[in-house]
Parts: sequence; C-alpha cells; structure tokens
Amino acid sequence: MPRMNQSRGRIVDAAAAEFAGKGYRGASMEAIAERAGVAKGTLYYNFPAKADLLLTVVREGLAGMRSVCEREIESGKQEDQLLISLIRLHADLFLDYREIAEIVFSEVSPGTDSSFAETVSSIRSEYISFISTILDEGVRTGYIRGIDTGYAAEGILWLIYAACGRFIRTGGTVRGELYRFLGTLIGTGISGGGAA
Amino acid sequence: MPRMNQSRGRIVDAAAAEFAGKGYRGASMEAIAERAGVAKGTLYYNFPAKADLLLTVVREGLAGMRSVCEREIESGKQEDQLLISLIRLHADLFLDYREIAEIVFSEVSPGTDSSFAETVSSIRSEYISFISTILDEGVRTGYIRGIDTGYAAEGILWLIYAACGRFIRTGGTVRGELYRFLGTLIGTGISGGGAA
DNA sequence: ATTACTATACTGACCAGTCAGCATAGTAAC
DNA sequence: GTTACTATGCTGACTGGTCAGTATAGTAAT
Repeated sequence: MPRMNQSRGRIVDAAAAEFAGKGYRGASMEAIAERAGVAKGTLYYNFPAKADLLLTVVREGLAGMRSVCEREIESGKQEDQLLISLIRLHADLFLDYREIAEIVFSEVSPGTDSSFAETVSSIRSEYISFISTILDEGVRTGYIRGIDTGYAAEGILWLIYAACGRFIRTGGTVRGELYRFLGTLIGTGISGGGAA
Repeated sequence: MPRMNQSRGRIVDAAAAEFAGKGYRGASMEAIAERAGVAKGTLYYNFPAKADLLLTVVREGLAGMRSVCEREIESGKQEDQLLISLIRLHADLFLDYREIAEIVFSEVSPGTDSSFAETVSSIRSEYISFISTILDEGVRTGYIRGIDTGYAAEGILWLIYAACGRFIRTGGTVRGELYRFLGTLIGTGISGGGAA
C-alpha cells in the first residue's frame, strides 16, 4: 500500500484543537487543513463532511479517555478509594485531554439543535453511563450511598470539568490542590461519613 | 413623548431563546427577528450588532438572577442554612431561567476566541465572585470550612447547571429530589460534619 | 496502475450589517 | 382645522463577505 494514510491522525488532532478553540461553527475547514499541514481536499478525502470530523474527534477522544479509565480501575484500587481515584483520574484526564473535554462538555450543549448535536450528546451520555456503572459498584459494596448514580456521574464530571477550567485559567500548577478541593467538595458528601 | 419602544423587550426574549437553542453562531438575526415578530432592521435599530444583543441578554439575565438571589439571602436565612438555601435557590433559578443558564454556562466557553466571549466570561466571573462572597460569609461564621470559596462557587454553579440539565432532559418533575441530590453531593462535603 | 495526496479554482447558500424610505404621532404656525 | 415640519419606530430589499463542499488536473510513493 502506498503512503500509509499519514494525514488522518494529524487532521483529527488539528480538528480537535480548532473545535476546542473556536467551537464547531467557528472552526473552518480551511483552518483545520492549514493546522494539519494538509490541503483542504484531503479533509474531504478522509471525511465526508465537517460533522463527521467532529464526531470522530469526540468518539476517538472519549474512547481514549475510557480506555485509560478502564485500565486504571482494573489495576485494582481499594474499594474505599474508588471515588477519590475516579476523581483524581478525571482531573488528570480533563487537564491532559483539555480540548476533548472542552468540545464534549461545553461546545455542544444538549439543547443545540443540529442533527449531529444529538449524536455528540449520545456519545457523552454513553461515557456518563460508563462512569455511573463504576459508581454502582461502589454502591454495591456499600461504600457509596444515598445518591442517584446517574445524576452523580454527570454532576461530578461537570464539576471536575469546571474546576479544571478554573485551574488552567488561574495558572494553577499543583494538581494536589485541585484533587484536595474536589475530594473535599464531593468525597465526604456521598460516601463514608456522609450524614443524610 | 415618544411611543414606548415595544420591540426591545420582545427582541431580547427572542434572542435569549435563539442563542440558547442554537448557540451564538447558530442563531441568525433573521430568525431572532422572526421570533420577535419584527423586521430584521428593527434589531439594528435597537442594537448596534449581534454581539451587543448577546451581551444584553447575558447582562440582563444575570442581573435578574442576582437580584432574586440578593433579595432571598437578605430575607434572613439562618447561617447553617446558607449553603443549602443557596443551592435550592440556584436550582430554581437555573430551571426558571434555563435559557440564560444555557448561554452563560455552555454556549460561550472561556476558550472561544472572540472579543465578546471575553466580555461574557467576565460577566459570568462577576456573578461567580458574587456567590463566592456569600460563601465567604459562611466561612467567617465557621459554618463552611476547608475550601477555596472561589473554586467552590464556580464548581457548585456548574454542578447545579448540569443537574438541572439532566432534570429537564429526563422529564423530572419533583424538585425536592433535585434539591436532595445536590444537598447530599455538596452539602456535607464542605460544611458541618465534613471530615478532612 | 493504484492509492494517497496537493494545489487551485469554483459554486451556492447563508448571513451580518446597511440604507432609503414609510408610518404614525406630536408640535406649532396660520 | 389645516398645513408644514420633526422625531421616532420600524421595514425589507440589498450588499459584501465567508465558508462548506465540489471539481479537476497533476504529483509521488508503492
């Protein structure tokens, strides 16, 4: 096979950066091509349309986060550390995959009425369900209690997203402080010593 | 005496709806005009540009929320109810002013690079500061402790925004359940019985 | 000779913002 | 009470620019 499809990866990365920075509508295919160091036609050679490019960015981005998450969880944290390690992990993920987080959580809100916005929402929902399943495990072992895990998963992810945004904006450097904040705000509320 | 400008109010309402539904870029001036039952030119008679229209929507929307909030806080809740009443109040505000919440929290993310996005962000920051000042009061009286109130204010607002979104999406009707969820998740984490 | 591209030029739709002018109402001179 | 004028609120066709997507002819690696 000739020149192994080298552009695709660079296009997806460039698209992620542009979408995160300017939003879906604000990002132009021309700018994405330029950032990827590729001709505009190449975008259409690899992806049928702009919307598909966004979908790919979201899909692959969240899939990456999920696989990191699954590996981490499987590698056997103690039950009573489940929530706190989930929080830490996602703080790291949202800092490291900032662009994806920005697109998934802020750019396409559930209300936005475009055909693909629904698709993005459903991909996000799938990820939230994945997290809530992990929380369910905590409920099963009795560590977490008194809370709807679907709501909790969604709320916690948004909270971490917001805190990471502020962390970056204010030029924060010590992640430990971010972890501690999130742990204090969430941790004791739904687990261990929480009072009704 | 001039005939009182009847269009302005309708335009602002229509703009809020369109911006919330389709995002700033997705909303067209034509659609806003149509929704307001007004000619496109009338928009430009009342507002110099699209960006000013958004700014007005955000400014007036948050000012409305803030005045409700100030009145409520002043009307003298007990200190140990400060946090929980703040949470309930904002759940109500975000449900009742859903469109404003959507625009302020989701549409214009801090990353978006337009001159006015900065302005929107600063208006939002002002509101967050306002809330963190209220939290400071709780810290002063010792009810709240162990947390950065700036981070907490921002995080809590995002969390409530997200929970309200899910509440609406899933067709929730009993607000009490929403309050309880938020109270459980946040309340005991940063106040009263919270352990380190 | 097929596959993965580049470069460039083009189209068609959409949209922010403009502008000349219409309509109504108030004012005031005669 | 009619005429002339002014101010305000509003209209909608039009313009200029942007941008997704298309077309096509060519290049180069395999």
